[in-house]
Amino acid sequence: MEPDDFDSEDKDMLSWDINDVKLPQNVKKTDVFQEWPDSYAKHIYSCEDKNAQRHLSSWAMRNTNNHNSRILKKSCLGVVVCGHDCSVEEGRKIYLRPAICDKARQKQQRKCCPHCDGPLKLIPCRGHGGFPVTNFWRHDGRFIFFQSKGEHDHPKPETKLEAEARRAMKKAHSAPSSISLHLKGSPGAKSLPGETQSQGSLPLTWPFQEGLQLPSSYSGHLMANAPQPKSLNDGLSLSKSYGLGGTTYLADQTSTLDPAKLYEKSKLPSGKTYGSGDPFQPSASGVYAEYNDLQTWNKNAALGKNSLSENCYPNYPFPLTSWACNFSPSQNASEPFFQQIPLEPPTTKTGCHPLWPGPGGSLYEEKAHVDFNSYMQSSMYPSPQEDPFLLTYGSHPHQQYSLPGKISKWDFDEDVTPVGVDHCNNEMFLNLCPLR
DNA sequence: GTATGCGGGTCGC
DNA sequence: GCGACCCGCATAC
Repeated sequence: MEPDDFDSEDKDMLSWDINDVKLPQNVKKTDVFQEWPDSYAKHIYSCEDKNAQRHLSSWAMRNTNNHNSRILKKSCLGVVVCGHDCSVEEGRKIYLRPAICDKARQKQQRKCCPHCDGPLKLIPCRGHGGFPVTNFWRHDGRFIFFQSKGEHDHPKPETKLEAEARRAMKKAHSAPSSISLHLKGSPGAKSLPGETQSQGSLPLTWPFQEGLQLPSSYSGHLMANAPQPKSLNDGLSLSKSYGLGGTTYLADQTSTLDPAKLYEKSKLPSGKTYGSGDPFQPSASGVYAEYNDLQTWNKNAALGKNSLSENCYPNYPFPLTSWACNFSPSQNASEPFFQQIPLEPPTTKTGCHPLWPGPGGSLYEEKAHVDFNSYMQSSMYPSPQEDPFLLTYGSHPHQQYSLPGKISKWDFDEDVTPVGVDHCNNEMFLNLCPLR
């Protein structure tokens, strides 16, 4: 749609700025919650939107004091990666979610890479003129206005839900007997389509990855037209109904994540379905090819700038299970953690959407911006059976960043201080090993 | 223990 | 003045 196609009222809906004294109130249609807002996006959510109420984002955003009680400001913490840039199978990388709490983050940085025991490094976000991308939230009238400034210049971290899942697994891990019981007895312990090999050899990874596959539950997309869950985890209940192929893989698997709680949550009333016309429906065609040519790794790919291409990666190397398609819209849980070497989307790479200038462009085109990008964020997820670690990784073209080794976009030796390396044990599961 | 929000305060531009 | 950021505190889960 061209800007000219908007009538003056529509333009009003697009030209506001979070700092405006008066924000539009004649909003005809509120946006569907965006889990991964990026690129100077602006959204108007209903004040009823629970995700918006909670100012959620799958990016690791911390509160920033802007001395303005009317506008909540948050800045991106970036992503935690392996200091050794290790890769698991097929170039997948580890992208952890930085702890939001300063204290917890410092603690987190003393941990080691779950895969190679190397040091963990925090890749700071500098997508906004060298500073972290900032998100602004403002409640006004019946709406919640959201504005993002900057383009994330780093991979997507695991989602909040995944991080929570890991914590849950840590607990579970500390009570192995409990886990084994659930593996045997819970519905989620059933063998799932297409997943066989790895689980047998690495039993513990199974529940773990299940946890990671937890739908980015609170993913707004999923919640779009459905009653909002009471909590982030409630979103789990939606994973099932959102599927295209009807697989209950994810929902069922979540049951083993946190034996006690998650299973129950997975059974929360759901039944929410989305109309076929829902633009946020996951795309079954969302597949991508593995890509190892680091030379062609570029910001575009790295940033995974939302483009239509994100929904379609025809050379996806893994057998796509239905779940892989089903939960793409939320970029759910299967996302970060281990991501794959970036792939140049098959279509013209748009650093940002056509109507949208890049960071270097005139920000004030921004005022007429409609964040179509966000509407194209759906992505695909790799098959879990590939590798017990693959859980999350690779999902998204958008996040097919890699830490390109020597030519890494992030110069670890520069200003990203390697965190101390505690001698971590050899447990293969991220923070499954009791983090010290 | 961690996430989140608030607000005082500092610092650099 | 503005924006980024540090810190402490309170609250919730």
